[in-house]
Amino acid sequence: MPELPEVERYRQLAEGAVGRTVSSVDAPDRWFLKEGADPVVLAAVLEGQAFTAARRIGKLLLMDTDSGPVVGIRFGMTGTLVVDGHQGVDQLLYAPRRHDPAWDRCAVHFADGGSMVVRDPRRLGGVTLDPDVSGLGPDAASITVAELGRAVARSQAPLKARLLDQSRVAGIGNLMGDEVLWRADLSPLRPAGSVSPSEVRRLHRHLGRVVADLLDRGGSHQGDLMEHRRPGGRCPRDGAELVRSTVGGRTSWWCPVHQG
DNA sequence: ATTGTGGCCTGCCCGC
DNA sequence: TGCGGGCAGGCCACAA
Repeated sequence: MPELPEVERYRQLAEGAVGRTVSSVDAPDRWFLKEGADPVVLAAVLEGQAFTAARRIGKLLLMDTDSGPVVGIRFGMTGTLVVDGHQGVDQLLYAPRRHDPAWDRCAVHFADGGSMVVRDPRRLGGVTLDPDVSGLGPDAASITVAELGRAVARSQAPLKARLLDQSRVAGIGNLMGDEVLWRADLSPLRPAGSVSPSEVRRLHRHLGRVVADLLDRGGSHQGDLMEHRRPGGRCPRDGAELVRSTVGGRTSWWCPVHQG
C-alpha cells in the first residue's frame, strides 16, 4: 500500500508531468474529488496551464500549478499514479492485478498527447485542491532526532499508534511502522512517552535506514520483516514466533523476544 | 486536549 | 460450483 516509499516513487514519476500544457481533465468520479475540488473547478484551474513542481509531504503528493492552486493527491491503500502509461509501482499489495478502466478516477491529459492518471480501485484515495498541510508532522524521510523525540514525548498512546499518526510524523504506514520498530528493538505497545532519549536516537537511526532501504528496494512491502508477518511467522532475527496485536486499529506483527 | 473505535471503499480469499 | 463473511489499511468522523 502506498506509504512514503511508494508516494516518493509517484513523485519522481510526476516530475515527468511538470512543464507540460494541460489540454483537458477527465474526472468522472465525483466522489474522488474532495474539499471543493469538482470537475469544473479542476478543469478551470488546469486547462491551458502546466504543473510547475511535484512535491511530497508524507503520503501526500502535491502538484504546483502555473495558475497558483496546488493539486493534492492521496492514494489510500490501492492508489497508483500512471504517467504516459508508466505505472509508478508495478504491483501493490492488496490491490487487484487486473485492470478496469473505471479505476482511473482522475486523468489529466496533456497537449502533447500524454497523460497523468490517478488509478485507485478501492477509491480510498482522493484529489483535493489546495490541501491543508498544516496538520502534517515532519516528513519521515527528513525528520530530525529532536523532532522525532517531540513526536513521541509525553504520550500514553502506544508507540506504533504515535508513529502512524500523520500529524506527528508524516509518511509512516502500517508495514513501515512494523519494520522500523522491529529493527529498533522496540515494542509497538510501549507507551510512546516511555521511550528514552537513547531509544529515540536508535529509533531515528533505524527510521532513516528503513526509509533508505525501502526506497532502494522499491516499496514499503520490501522490508526484512514483511514475509514473516503472517500466522506462524517467526522472527528472522531470533526465531521466536511473532505476535499479532492490534495497535492503533491496525494489525501489527512483532517479536516478543527482542522488541521491548 | 488525548486516545480509541468504527466506517468508508472494493476486491480477494477462505471455508462451507 | 457459488456464495457469504472476513480481511486488508489510509484516513476521517465521532465518542469518551
